[in-house]
Amino acid sequence: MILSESIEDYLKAIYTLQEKESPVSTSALAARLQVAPASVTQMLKKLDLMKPHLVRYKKHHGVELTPHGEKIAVEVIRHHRLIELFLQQALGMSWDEVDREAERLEHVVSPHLADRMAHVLGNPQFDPHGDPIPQKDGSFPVSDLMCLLKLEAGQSGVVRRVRDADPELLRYVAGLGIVPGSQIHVVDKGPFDGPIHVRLHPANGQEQYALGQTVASQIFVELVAG
Amino acid sequence: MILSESIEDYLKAIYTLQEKESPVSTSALAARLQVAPASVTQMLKKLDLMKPHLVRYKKHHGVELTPHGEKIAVEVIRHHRLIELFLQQALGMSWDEVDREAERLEHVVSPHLADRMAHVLGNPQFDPHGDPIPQKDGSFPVSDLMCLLKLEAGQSGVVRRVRDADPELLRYVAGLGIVPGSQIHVVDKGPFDGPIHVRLHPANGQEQYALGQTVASQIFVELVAG
DNA sequence: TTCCAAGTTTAATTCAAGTGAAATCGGAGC
DNA sequence: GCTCCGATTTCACTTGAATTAAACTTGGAA
Repeated sequence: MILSESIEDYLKAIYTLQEKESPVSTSALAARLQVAPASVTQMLKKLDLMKPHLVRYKKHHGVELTPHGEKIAVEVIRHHRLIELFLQQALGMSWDEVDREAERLEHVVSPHLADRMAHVLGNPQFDPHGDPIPQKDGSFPVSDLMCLLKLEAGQSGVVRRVRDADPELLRYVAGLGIVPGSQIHVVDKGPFDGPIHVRLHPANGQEQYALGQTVASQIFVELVAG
Repeated sequence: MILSESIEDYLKAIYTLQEKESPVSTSALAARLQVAPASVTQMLKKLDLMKPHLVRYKKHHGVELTPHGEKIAVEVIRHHRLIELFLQQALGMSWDEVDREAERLEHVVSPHLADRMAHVLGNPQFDPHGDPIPQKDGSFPVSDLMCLLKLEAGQSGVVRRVRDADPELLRYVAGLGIVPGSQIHVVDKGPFDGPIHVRLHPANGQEQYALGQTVASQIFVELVAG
């Protein structure tokens, strides 16, 4: 069965939105995919009627993926993240440009090619942004990360994941030296959701940065003593 | 300017057919692209009217690519061949499966990614089938190959190129041990376009094969003494 | 019970590509 | 120059995917 790019994007969007609210509302999808709510309704009706049942859709009550739909969503995500990592590792592309490229490639890469990439990369568990790469059986590697926002003053962590919503933001934090693997120490936290003052470890010249909420919310760390 | 896959396929087809006859006829294109002649006429009119002038089309007199159209065709071909070689070299995919994969990837790979692949491969000149890979400036590496059909009995050559029109054929000749790099000796040639009897060198058990016209016409060699 | 934001329906539109059948062109041969 | 046939173009549609604006329901909070 061959699915259009658009359908794959809908399934992927439903999958990610499901983590926050399930079932997923029409308007949430419309906002995420940048289309009119009417377009979403049309597509959901279509998906619900497809030969292999991809979603469960009840009028006025949102959608959920069926196991089959979820399988496809996870496969697309797997392709996306493998491609990102591959472009970075094997082709030396930079951290912030791989997402755009992967967005187009994910829909045309065959499962076989994806497996070849995974093999060459040594069946990796995380992509360049630290996002978990689903395995071929659909399972996700587990990791116990904490959002930088949640750290208290005095705590330290190793950066494991930086969400890839905005390439600008990626370039900004990378410019500060914050990439997966770097160790961060929270020096201070402003009150009332104020900025978070962090220092990189090992400190290169005692540089200290004040990160806003938006930036800090995209960074996830593994806690370490220190 | 973003061109559809279909347009890129038309330009590529015109480019390759131009080597044989120029201007290229509507029916030749229709046959190559497996569409009705009427569809070709429609598309040619559209291409002739496009903002950047891609083709020169005169009713009832065929098409030719403009320099601009040729540039795009060559770029698509460059992508295709780089992808083929990359899939084989870097990902260990087999000789006969890379073409199908490249056919889809060629349209979504960015020029930058193509350059990265070329770099990693050491700016190669020929793809796995021996087809020349256009350089970034559009120039083709030159090589002085001879079609196996043209060899006389007693002559030898090193296989440099096997056209990739048909994966079945590729698998067949690869099964015989005929791949780029292998040395071939023409033992005998049947009269009246009969089969060509060849032996591989170094001969493994004196195996001798009779190749038909169709097969031999797809194989190109570099002459060697012997 | 009312009311309105969220969601759905309707009736289109747009765009890209393709088709069969009928009309037409142009060059080879008389 | 004329005729004719195959190649080509025109015409009028079809398909298919994706989208929309505007009018309409609906579910559930107050």
